[in-house]
Amino acid sequence: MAASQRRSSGIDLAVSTVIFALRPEPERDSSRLWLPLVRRTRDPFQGKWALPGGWAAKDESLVATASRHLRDTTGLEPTYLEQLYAFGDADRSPTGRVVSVVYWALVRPEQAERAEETENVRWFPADALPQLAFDHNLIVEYALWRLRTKMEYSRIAHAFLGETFTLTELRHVHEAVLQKPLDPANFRRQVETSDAIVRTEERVTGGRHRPPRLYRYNTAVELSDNGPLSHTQI
Amino acid sequence: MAASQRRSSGIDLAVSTVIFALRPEPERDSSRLWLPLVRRTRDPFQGKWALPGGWAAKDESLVATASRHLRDTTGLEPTYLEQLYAFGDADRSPTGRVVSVVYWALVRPEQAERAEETENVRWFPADALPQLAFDHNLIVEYALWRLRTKMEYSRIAHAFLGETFTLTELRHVHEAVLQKPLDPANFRRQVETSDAIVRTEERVTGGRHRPPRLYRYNTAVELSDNGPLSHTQI
DNA sequence: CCAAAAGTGTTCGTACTACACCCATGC
DNA sequence: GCATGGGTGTAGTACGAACACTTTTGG
Repeated sequence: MAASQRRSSGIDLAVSTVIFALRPEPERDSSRLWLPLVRRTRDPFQGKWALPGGWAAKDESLVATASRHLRDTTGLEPTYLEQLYAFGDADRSPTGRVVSVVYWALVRPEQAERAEETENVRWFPADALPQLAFDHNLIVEYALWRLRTKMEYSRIAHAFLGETFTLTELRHVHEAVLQKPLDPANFRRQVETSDAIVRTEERVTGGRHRPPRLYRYNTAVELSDNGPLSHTQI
Repeated sequence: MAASQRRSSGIDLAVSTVIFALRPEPERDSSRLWLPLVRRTRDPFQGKWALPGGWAAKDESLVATASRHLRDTTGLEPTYLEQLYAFGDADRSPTGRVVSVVYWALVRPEQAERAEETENVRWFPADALPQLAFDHNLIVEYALWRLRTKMEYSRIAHAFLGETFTLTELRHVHEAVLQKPLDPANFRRQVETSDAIVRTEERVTGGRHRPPRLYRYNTAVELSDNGPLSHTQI
């Protein structure tokens, strides 16, 4: 502050988002994480796939920019959106200095299916990405780590599901993200004793076996804890 | 990206740091968290106290800028430095659009004592701050939350101490940060079974009672886990 | 009745808590 | 010896992992 009257100049501020959705794997009887990427139409990295994003806008908060880019490029509304990290190495873009504030988002599968793929927007499995532009491979890795870490102590798994869901569906979400099988009995008790969900009286009929009970989010509790920033506006 | 050729403009990028140190409280037989603030010498918020910081520099990574500002304004080297959050609301500065990437740092008490106070740099107790410039009160609150949360599952407490330390000193750090007393016996076992520290053969003599053993960091283990970003360079 | 998923019960091991107790030093 | 903090032992409790077992549906 004291050093100079000059403000920051020559630094471009970008906002990008890592968007996760779960897609059922028919053959493996489980789900898999997917994310949409955008093909770059100019240099640097022309033709390479990159995270959806764009430049920060002067009259808009960062999170609003992330939300808008998400809508523009994929047509999706996020059920969960959180800041991931600000990437600020001096050499992360070959053309000038770019600082990227990156968000990560979770969307529901219905939405993810509706999202049309175009020539320049395509969904990829999160564990089999091509080589991306810039440092975006590292960014996705970090977002995956945050998603898995947060899944274990938070209630964000619900963001992948609809209004109501069975405990088996919820368990499949955890299993897909954590990439390991979970004991159905213990999972049931853990999630039931936490006040994350409330049971409804509805059941899913028409299945081949005993009809499972449907559950619903407990909207009285926050989806995730971000300390004093819990109630930041979009 | 696809929308326009324009890059971000009219947005200034700042870097600030919340710097924590522990200072002994003589009368209460414990320690307390303090942090240095800088008095603003011009508008907006002239005369108000604010977090140390400044504009991002084009040829320097964000974390390097944070480190440099920390050195410049307080003369201190951090023993721990981590990104906190990028604050990007559109109206957080009354004069133009400013996005602040905020870091938080821990410094050792010897360093904090050496740091001279000047007319425009003063240390305050973290739990009794004046009204700060901008949204800096909120930022400090969030940094305190992160510090307390991370203290419980990480080994960052050591960053407040010197090369060697007794378990009582380490416990006092936890107690000061978490603001609650801890059982000495249980604390000892927890921290000993974790491989966070290694015992030396030295003891502190000259005290009034049984000479306690000195411990040392286990440098083979990371100070904190930041996932794939653990090894990001300063 | 049978298969398979939904849902319950039980046992075991680990880890944290509370607190009693012993140890070693300065005075 | 005595006060005091350093350090050890131990019983109680909570919680998750593993897995046997019962229930309820469609066929």
